[in-house]
Amino acid sequence: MAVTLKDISRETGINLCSVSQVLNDHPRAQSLRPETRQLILETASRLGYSKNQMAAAIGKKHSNVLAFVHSDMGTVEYTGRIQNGVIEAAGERGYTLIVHHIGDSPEALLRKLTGWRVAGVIFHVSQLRQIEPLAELLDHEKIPYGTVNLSNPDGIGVTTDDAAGVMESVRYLKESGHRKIVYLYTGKSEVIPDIEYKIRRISGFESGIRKIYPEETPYLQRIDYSRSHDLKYMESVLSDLLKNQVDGVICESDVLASALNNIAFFKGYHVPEVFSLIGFGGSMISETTYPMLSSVVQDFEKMGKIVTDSIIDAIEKKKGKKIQNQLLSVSLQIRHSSIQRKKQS
Amino acid sequence: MAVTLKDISRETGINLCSVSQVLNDHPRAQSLRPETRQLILETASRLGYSKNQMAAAIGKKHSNVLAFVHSDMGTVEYTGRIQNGVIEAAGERGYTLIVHHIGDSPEALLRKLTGWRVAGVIFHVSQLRQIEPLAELLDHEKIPYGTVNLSNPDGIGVTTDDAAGVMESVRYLKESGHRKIVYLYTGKSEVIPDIEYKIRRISGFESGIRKIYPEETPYLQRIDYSRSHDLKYMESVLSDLLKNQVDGVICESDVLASALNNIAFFKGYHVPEVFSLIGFGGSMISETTYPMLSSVVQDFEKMGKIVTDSIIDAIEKKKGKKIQNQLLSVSLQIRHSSIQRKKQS
DNA sequence: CTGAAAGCGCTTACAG
DNA sequence: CTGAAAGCGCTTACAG
Repeated sequence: MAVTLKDISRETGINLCSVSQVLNDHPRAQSLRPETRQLILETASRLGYSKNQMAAAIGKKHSNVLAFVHSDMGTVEYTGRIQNGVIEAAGERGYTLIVHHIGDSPEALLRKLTGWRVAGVIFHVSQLRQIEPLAELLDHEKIPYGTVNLSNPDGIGVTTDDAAGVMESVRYLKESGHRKIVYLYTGKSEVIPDIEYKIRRISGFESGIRKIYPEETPYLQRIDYSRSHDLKYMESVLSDLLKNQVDGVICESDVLASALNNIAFFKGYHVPEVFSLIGFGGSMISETTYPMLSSVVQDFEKMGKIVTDSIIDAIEKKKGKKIQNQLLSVSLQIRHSSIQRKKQS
Repeated sequence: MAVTLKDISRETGINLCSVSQVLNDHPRAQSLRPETRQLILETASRLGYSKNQMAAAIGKKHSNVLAFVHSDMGTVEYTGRIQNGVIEAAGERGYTLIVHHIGDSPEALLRKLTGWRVAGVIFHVSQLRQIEPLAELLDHEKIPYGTVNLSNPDGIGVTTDDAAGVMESVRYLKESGHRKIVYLYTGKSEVIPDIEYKIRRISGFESGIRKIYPEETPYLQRIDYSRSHDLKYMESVLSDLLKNQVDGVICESDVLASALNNIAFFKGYHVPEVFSLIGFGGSMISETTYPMLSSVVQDFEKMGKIVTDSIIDAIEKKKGKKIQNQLLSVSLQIRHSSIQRKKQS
């Protein structure tokens, strides 16, 4: 059926293991005569040889497959972009990627992963505790793993520096003459959200205000996410903002910013005249609203690439690299939903 | 390291191949004493056995891996949703999924796929000719493949019935009192687009008009996509629409509908009062614009599931199933960007 | 009905 | 420096 090493060996009359070595660029292959190597390479390509990766994996007792495991969370746009980065990095270093949902029981998933003897796994979930049981099992099997857009204490993890992004937004608003700014986030109850990125963004806002508007106390407004399509509810949110003479709004996400933008429009107030609006993420939505949203853009592809590279380093035991959480900088992209305010005289 | 069949065999004192058979639920395992089977099952789970899929694949001479191959096209949202459907179907039937970009040369990609001895491949690309060279190679290797959101003549392919969706939109507009409707699509030049879904949607509009507005000739308007963020250009598109007294607009995509909605807002015209607007896709964007877009919604997950199931049927030679292109129905979801018009007296 | 054996396509440790 | 051999973890055809 498919052409094998044995076929090449028979065809060329060269020992099978020499063939293997040449095809794998093994150092020992250097000792063969150049023309022999040439012959092997040629007939391999002539015959359309492609190494059976599974046989190779079982022969060398470890595979080069990585797993990308994600939960159904947030935007599939972000998950997709992260995955694209992961694929790219994996491909560049000769690994293939299998993908799974984190739906199953940890044990079932672990079975699937170990069934393929995965060399490493990349997680995209919103809370560390979603992967905790699995992570323990992976540790036990000594399979390296990492998280993206979620930090992984003492492990491999890549996040964007969301706090800095929010702080930069605060600074930008200050510099463009805003006097009263608010941070909007979503959550189900009054209790502090336990999603990491929410916490990071909130704390970025709080320290931003303390630093840049030292005379103010941070003004945060929680939105009940389940009601963010509820007209009456959103109207009340809006009128609160107006009542408080807010002139700058930073939102936890582009979707939230878009919802606020819409309700304002609906009530006859136009962004950015009524207040400046800044979203978070740099998603497609930030470019399809009117006006286009200023937004803190995150490089999801890069996050994916970096965790993947770190995991592969760990697999290949590059000891030079220190395993630790990495923070990627974000950039505030100014579009049309925010403007310079006149200084009040 | 990892526990193997041999370990279980040693531990239980039972012949290795009996162990294999029991663990695989092979018919022959039925002939063993129940307590023997029980013992095997128990110690397997006690030892944390997970079958080495690669060894299994090379033993049985075919693998159960499927590949999802996509190009960087359109929204990553759609690609992601399709992939989710693919993963689900694959998982249910015991296949694992590897994913690749169709970036490389066809030969390089084929090498990667055959390297894993993939049993089948799912393509998500916008034009058949993007996969043509690869498809030929796959045919030659007798590896079944299918396309999603793109029909595959004489092969496995799943598309949504976009023509019907547009036609339904036309009918809906007629029934809600609209008199003059237009279809907006994007394209680079005057030449007919060669992207299948564009053609399907256009022809759906044309036949819809012929059937439902027999006195009218289909009014189509092409938008230069590269200029869809160009204010002046979009203004001219809008004023054309107004000049022609259009009261219903069907757009090729949600993104396009959103762009039109925005420019109208900018010029002081409000959808749906100025005209009804219908998008296509049912993407996240259709829910974040203001007003929320009526849209023809496509079930991307289902498309993914169906191709995957069909491919697996082909792999497993379920002959009952006929290989052919499948058409999924779509549904027009009415939201706030379209309204009932008063009958003119 | 059961068990011992050969084979899948590789890799690598081990003699010459 | 080279070659013949054993081994990886499975599956399955083949004798008893």
